[in-house]
Amino acid sequence: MKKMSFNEAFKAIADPNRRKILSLLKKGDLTAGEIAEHFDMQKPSVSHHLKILKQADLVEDRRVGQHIYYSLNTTVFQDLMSWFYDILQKEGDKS
Amino acid sequence: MKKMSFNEAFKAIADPNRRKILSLLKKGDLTAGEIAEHFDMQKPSVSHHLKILKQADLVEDRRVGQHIYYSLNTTVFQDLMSWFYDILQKEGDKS
DNA sequence: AATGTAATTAGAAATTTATCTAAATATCTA
DNA sequence: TAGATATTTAGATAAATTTCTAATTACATT
Repeated sequence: MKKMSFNEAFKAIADPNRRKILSLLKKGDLTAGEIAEHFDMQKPSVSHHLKILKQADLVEDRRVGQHIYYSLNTTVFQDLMSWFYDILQKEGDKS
Repeated sequence: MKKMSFNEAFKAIADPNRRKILSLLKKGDLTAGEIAEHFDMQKPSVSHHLKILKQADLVEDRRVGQHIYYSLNTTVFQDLMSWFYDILQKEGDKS
């Protein structure tokens, strides 16, 4: 079931707001609230985007008291990169 | 206007049918009809996907008689890869 | 010029996605 | 336990996306 999130991940990074969230998290873990501060959207909308990133295994969350911290999960990024490598390779056999 | 297609490209590759088209083209140029043969969709739907890939600068087309040949344009893939590199880098300053 | 083949464009229907407000849940603190 | 803060869930709406059929455009052949 690992490859399941492959398509989900591509869908997830298709949204510029979600890519921005990932860029923010690259610099360090943030709470949902801190993430929301960087956007004009309402918090529930940000929460929705975080959920999609989580389902795609691109981020992880952990509760610390009242806060929920989000962090990057880089493992799936590797899979996505592989797809690009395959495309750019001169010869290859991945269909 | 180069960065314009950045977001379009991410949107374009979010669709599994379009990723399949790109994978097919990796092995060599194909006509719209040949591409369509690999799918259950009707031709106009394939044509629609090709248009989106073209607008994202991921493919190029050229007419040869009745046929329109599609080919990969790898330059934008490099840009997309860069985004992944930035995310995976331990330290970086791209916001 | 008439017909056939390749492909796109147009327009409609169904599905998915993004966003909002209101309500609910979880946790902390007094 | 009551109230405050952080976050998510629910439900609605608007916008975007995917796919279809029908019509159109472009080129080739007879």
